[in-house]
Amino acid sequence: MATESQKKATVSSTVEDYLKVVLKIEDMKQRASTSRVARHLDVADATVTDMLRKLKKAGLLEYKPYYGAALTPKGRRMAVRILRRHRLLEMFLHQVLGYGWEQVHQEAERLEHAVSDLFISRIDALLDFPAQDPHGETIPDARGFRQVEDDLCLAEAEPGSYSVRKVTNSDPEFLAYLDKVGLRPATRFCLQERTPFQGPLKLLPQSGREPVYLGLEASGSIFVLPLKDRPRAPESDPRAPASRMAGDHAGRSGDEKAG
Amino acid sequence: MATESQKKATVSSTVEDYLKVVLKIEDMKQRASTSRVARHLDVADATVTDMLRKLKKAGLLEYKPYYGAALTPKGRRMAVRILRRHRLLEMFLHQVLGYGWEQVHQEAERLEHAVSDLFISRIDALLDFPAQDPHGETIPDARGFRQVEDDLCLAEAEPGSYSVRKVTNSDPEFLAYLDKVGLRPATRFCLQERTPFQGPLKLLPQSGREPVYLGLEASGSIFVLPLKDRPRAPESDPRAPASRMAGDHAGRSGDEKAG
DNA sequence: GAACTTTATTAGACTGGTCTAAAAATGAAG
DNA sequence: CTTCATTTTTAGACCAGTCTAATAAAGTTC
Ligand SMILES: [Mn+2]
Ligand SMILES: [Mn+2]
Ligand SMILES: [Mn+2]
Ligand SMILES: [Mn+2]
Repeated sequence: MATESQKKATVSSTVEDYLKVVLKIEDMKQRASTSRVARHLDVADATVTDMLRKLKKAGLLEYKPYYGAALTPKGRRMAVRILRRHRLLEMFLHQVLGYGWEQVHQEAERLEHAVSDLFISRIDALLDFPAQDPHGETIPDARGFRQVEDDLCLAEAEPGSYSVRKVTNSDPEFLAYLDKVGLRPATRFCLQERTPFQGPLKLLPQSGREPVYLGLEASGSIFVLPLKDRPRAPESDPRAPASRMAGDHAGRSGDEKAG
Repeated sequence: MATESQKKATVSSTVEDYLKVVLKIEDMKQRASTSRVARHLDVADATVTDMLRKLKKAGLLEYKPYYGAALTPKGRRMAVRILRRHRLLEMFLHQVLGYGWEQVHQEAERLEHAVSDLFISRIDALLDFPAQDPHGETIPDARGFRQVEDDLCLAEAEPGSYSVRKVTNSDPEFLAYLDKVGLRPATRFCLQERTPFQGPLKLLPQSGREPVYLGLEASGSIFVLPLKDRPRAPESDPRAPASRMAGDHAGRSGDEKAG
């Protein structure tokens, strides 16, 4: 066993979705507990317990009973791969097939498991290697590197000028609404005021239309980029303005114990 | 139960593949026997017996033990739908993503189950409603109608001038070979002679290169269109030159008993 | 039509993914 | 530290899809 050739290790689409959910939870700096994973996947807790044990046995994550799971480098690699596929597919559906940004997620959720690597590399090239998906989320590159930006959540933003960076919510209704009021990624707006006692936010989208009132709940899934006050070039999307490489490509060994 | 609204009747990708295989066998005017279906799907005979019973119960096919299966109108409708998806996807992969004609089948075999109706209608429009797939097979239209042409199999053709109409073989090696010697759909060639005692066929592709010798086995998957001898416009593909509508859209009732 | 071959069905088992209901561990509060 | 509520695991079941081995029906040959 000298050159330990990396074997295919094909997993089911179910497993891919579990890994992706654990990654998502970890990205939110939360503990990947049984119930949290179950909620994200809409399955029973007992189902998750079973699956986490299986995934642990497969070396895709650490799992401590009554505590939760954490991806291993191998598991993270797989999860990031699916994330990349998902987001590239969303971009493809949006740009090439003319899907609305509220339609892309559902379709990508299935296709991410079905397309080949060739398909992915072809659409990547066709789209000219996009850095973001239609919701403003960063697309991991082919090697699994992820741009990580310090997100400013609109729910915590002070009054001022912003541009929409990303929207982390895939509810079609909600996205269609944002679209209608003019809050798409890369659009600008003014946060005029935060009404007291957890009240709604008053926004003025760039398009100068009516002011928009947004509940705290909703604003929690909108992430923004503060603008250096004086408004400049209109409409160009904000590629990589404040970001660095993440160290989670998980190269050779695995030193991410529970600790 | 007045207006009996047609319900979704979602089936698994496994079921879709079974239906497609039965359709294919019926199209070849053969009896869809247990073992034949099993061979096409590469599963054990016993597995097919089980499944055919299930599909019968679901109203998708007739099944007589020790005899075989025959699609019901409902089953045929579903099978044709998948066939359409498969072929449209192949065309899309070929035309938009630059896949070779020997690469498209495998990918389409998975995607046909995963894409939405919206995806299909978008690529249909993007491709300008193609009538054939990259192998020259007819693509059923959105209503499930199929162009049926009287096929002339190269294995039974007399010496003369022909153009390649379709190739009913998805072995990548074989297709790559045909490509190399210049035998793609819509290309022309001369069948110079049939060597006796089931010997190979001697062909002269239009490109005027070397003569090609083709075994009977191989020529059995190539279907051709006889040319009215005098060569005309070069290269244009032969859309619907001798065809009529098939009556297998299976409209209202089902009168296709075993008989 | 008896014997043999081929084809098909039955029987029984397994895997992956899921569920519900019951039991156990954990954590919060008194 | 005991009690109660919450979270998690265990136990037992189910369904879809598959397999192998054994049996039975159909077809073929003399
Ligand atoms: Mn998405
Ligand atoms: Mn998915
Ligand atoms: Mn094909
Ligand atoms: Mn298929």
